[in-house]
Amino acid sequence: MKISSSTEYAARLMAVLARSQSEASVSAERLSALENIPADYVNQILLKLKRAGLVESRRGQGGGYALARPPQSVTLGQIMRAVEGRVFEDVCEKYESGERDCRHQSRCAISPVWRKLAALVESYLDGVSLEQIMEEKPAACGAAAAGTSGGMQWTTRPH
Amino acid sequence: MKISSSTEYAARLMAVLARSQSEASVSAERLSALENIPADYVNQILLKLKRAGLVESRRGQGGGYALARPPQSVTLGQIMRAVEGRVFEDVCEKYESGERDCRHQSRCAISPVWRKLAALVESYLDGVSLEQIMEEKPAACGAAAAGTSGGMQWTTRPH
DNA sequence: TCTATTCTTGACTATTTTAGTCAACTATGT
DNA sequence: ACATAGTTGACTAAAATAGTCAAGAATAGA
Repeated sequence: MKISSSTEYAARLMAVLARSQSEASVSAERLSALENIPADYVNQILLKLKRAGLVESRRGQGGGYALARPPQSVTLGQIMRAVEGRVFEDVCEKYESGERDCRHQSRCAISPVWRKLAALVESYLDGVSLEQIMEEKPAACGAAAAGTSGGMQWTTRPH
Repeated sequence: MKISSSTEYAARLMAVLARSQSEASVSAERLSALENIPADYVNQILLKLKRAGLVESRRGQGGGYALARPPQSVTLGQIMRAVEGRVFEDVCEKYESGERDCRHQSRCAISPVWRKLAALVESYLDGVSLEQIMEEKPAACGAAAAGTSGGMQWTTRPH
């Protein structure tokens, strides 16, 4: 279980755009340089964010991307859905679609657990807004920062 | 984000063993038939569970696998760690290991969020025991069961 | 002891997903 | 018109996952 690089990248790109609201727009190339993400990949991700209505774009000279909505109304859950389609894929989905035979003795006794987990993850990510990320003191990337940081005080908002 | 089939399978195999405590042991072949999982794959998974000390095995005729510990002291978190190595892989791990350049403007402002999420997931899975799964009314596999089920009443135990 | 049973080991292959690339095109400002 | 910059979809490469295989070692029962 992990966060995909698309989601990680999307979150970082959105964070940059949130911090760049004073500027009219930021070009994909500039975002690529700032976040050290392959330019073509940046374009691909931004396009998905645009189609999901999370960012706006302007072509031509001086064009680029900008947040479509205020940072407090954009959540990580929305960002993740924009680039991956869903936050958490239920295991049983593949069985439902007839791909496999779902008959087994423990008849999905565990599936409620996965569903609860999925709900937990979704509600957490839907509770973290871009604004909260902006306010966060950027922690140094590394295990050392995990314990000492003053962050992580966000709570989950049920939906 | 999803649950891998190894973890799903491992959980189901453990559930069967938990329900079969009256029997001395259950063979891999029988487990394979009961849960409709490829026999060789079952062996592979059980071996990991054994190495993690979650199950015991006996060879020869009448041999097979059995729970090494009582169901209430085995959690989904332990099962997942046994087959996958870890529950949640932090995104920044790969950066830490020098694989990539970690310098970017938003200097892991989001990483505390991923860490919090990982902690949430781990503490949830470490709070669900095999015994709880046994008690769960097996829900029919499918979206229909998601809303109506009487399950999902488990709470997270902090660790 | 011989044999069938069943776990053990590690390497191998196939499939799927993820990550990243590319080329051709369209819109816009100067 | 021309340079800048987003748009589109197809393509490839790499990695992770899922599943297979074959040869071996322990054990129970005949």
